[in-house]
Amino acid sequence: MGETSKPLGRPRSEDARLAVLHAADDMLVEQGYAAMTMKGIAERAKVGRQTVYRWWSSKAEILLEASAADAVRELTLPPGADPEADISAFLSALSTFLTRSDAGLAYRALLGEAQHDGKVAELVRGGDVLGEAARVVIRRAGAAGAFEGERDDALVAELVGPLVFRVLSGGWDPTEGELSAMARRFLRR
Amino acid sequence: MGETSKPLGRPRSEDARLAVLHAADDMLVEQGYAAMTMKGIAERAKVGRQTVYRWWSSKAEILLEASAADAVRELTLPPGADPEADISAFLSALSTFLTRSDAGLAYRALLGEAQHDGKVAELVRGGDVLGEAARVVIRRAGAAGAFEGERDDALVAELVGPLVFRVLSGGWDPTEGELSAMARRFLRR
Amino acid sequence: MGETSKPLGRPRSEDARLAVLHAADDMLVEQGYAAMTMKGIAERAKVGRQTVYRWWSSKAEILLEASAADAVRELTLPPGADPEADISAFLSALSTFLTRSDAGLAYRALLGEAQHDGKVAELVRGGDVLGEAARVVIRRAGAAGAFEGERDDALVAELVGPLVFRVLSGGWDPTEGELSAMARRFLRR
Amino acid sequence: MGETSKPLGRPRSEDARLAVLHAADDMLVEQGYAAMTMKGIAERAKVGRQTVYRWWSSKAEILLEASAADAVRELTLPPGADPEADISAFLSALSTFLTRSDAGLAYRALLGEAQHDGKVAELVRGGDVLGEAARVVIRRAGAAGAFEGERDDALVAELVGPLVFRVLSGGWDPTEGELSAMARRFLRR
DNA sequence: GATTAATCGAGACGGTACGTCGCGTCTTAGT
DNA sequence: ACTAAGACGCGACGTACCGTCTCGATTAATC
Repeated sequence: MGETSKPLGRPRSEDARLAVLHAADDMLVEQGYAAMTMKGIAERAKVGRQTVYRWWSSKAEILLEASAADAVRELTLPPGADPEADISAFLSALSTFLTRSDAGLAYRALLGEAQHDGKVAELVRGGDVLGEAARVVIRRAGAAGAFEGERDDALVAELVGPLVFRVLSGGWDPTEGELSAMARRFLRR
Repeated sequence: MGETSKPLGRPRSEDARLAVLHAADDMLVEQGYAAMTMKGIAERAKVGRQTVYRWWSSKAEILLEASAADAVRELTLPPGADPEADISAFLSALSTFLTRSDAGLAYRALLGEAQHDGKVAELVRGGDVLGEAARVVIRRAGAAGAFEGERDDALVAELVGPLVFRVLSGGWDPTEGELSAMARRFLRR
Repeated sequence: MGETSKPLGRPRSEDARLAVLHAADDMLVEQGYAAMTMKGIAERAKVGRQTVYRWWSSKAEILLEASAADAVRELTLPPGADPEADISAFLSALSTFLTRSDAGLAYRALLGEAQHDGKVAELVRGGDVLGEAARVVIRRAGAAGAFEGERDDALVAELVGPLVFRVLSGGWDPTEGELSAMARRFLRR
Repeated sequence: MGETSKPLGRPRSEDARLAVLHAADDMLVEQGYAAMTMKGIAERAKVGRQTVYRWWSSKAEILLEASAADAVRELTLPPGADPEADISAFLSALSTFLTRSDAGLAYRALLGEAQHDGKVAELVRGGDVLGEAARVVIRRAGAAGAFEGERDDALVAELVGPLVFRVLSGGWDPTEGELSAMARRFLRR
């Protein structure tokens, strides 16, 4: 019935796939986004170049696949004691993610690349990890009663926009005090 | 004594300088940041490559010099009738800047590049056109009495962060209604 | 005892063999030797690549098998009225073979490749179609009395060398007059 | 008046030109024609790849430039005592050239490549070193009275064709006796 | 006016990544 | 055992841009 017949020929190598993802991740951390080339990834992963191009069309795609799962994990938190603690913990996790985590480094690199590459922009818009995570926290706070008439996207932007903007534009690394001030301000609306 | 003696040799050509800046601006708009190469800029400006490298060390520097003045002009507004109108007008100008202006395109490209290039990050931090413009507007509103104990940077981020985040991460183009809602929310704190 | 037991498993596909030979021949004529790749042959013959590699180790081998029979046929002539006519007819056939026939194109390509590939050189030395054909004609003329003390190879070279050299080194296409002059010179020795 | 103005920009580097020619020559001798790649030549010559492509469009062109002068030198002989000695010495030089000299290796590789590459065929036809050398010897013998009504090309082919054919098609290495027999046969016509 | 010195356009230089192509091998399922 | 299909590691292809380096020609200020 709905069965999909198996594709012909040699099946894709899972080993090669993982080797590429890990190589990309490592190179981003060790050498940075600009020095991370398709050729370099292939060589470090001990994989043919064609194998990389067969499955990914750019280093951005590789990076997204390599880091999306990590990003989700790092930004998914257990509910906090009260809304303020919950929001504050999320902002703290977000700050750590953006300034210290490997996946966050990938996120910033991708968001950066998206500003001058339409294809990357679509990729970023598609896998909106940061927005998804923020929505979860906002809903948890909203269940307590707030934010009746507001649109999700606007709330997400209110919550993460200030923090993200400061990190992106200045390499800012916020203190706990600043984060809880942000959380309080977000809830008092 | 304190006078700087005129340098020897042939003086720098203003024609060449302007030709390079215009070529960079045009190429950014027509072909995008990635396709805008040092070689291409030199050729389009009908200028030797060494001449470009002599005065700028990267395409980011050229772009900054080419667009900073425009950016300041586009984000400098006459005072509005009341604080809400003033803030709202600023957000509108900022939105137009980011989504439609050439200088805004350059700003986004530079902010993007800054995420994976430390030198560009410093350039962007140095010439903080967006922050400067926001501070002016915030001070105008603050003169009326608000924001006593808060740090400038935090206020700037509260004001522009949500808008910038939405534009950067999704190509969002806000409506007037959304902008004035943003302005009201910013003032009610 | 002396009987060879039938090999196990699926027998070799004659369809596949012929498809490969025809594909190679066609590609040589249509696209030339350089553009005739193992991959291309397999695809045009609608045959797996492994099937090609299983039975032939290089495109030279395929070409030899594809053209050797044709070459022999084109260079085997009925005896002429007299030695001069016989030799002249052979030279004419050889000229046509080298400059116009598909098999001759293959012969030239193989002889060319043999100059910088030892394996092809052995193949060419082994299946010496051109020498075999020349020897037949020389023996027919020799039966009438000439060439007592001379070695075969030397005579073959005297007969075909001048013609082959001119074709190989300049794409020369001889006239009937030139060919019969050659034949006369060969016999007068 | 007839003066040609000097070209603009940095002039071509003679060092780079010679490094490429020597690298090509060495690689041909050490590794053979097939293993001699444009990439390999550039690397061995310690020269950028673009520099090779800027001045030569194929390895055949490089090889021709690298070996043509040597070929002429090796095939240019002082007049012999009598026509037979002269011709015989030439055939001996030709044989050594084809079977043992580096330039001869290049000649055979080029003649081979010419059979399946039209562009190389033109190059070979253009710089007809072998024919030129043969013509000199033939004229010297002809001055003594022979070959009145015959065309140059035909005589060249009669002289060198048999030898070249045997070397090309079988890797033949002739003895002195065979060479002087060839010389005698050529003169008796 | 001649000299000096830094600029200018032009373009070759040694490098290196690009994305593609063919190599010969391998691993599937199917005949 | 053989078939077609197609992924695999490998490495050369020819191109583009990098940033540097020579060229001859200009353009002022200094001698």
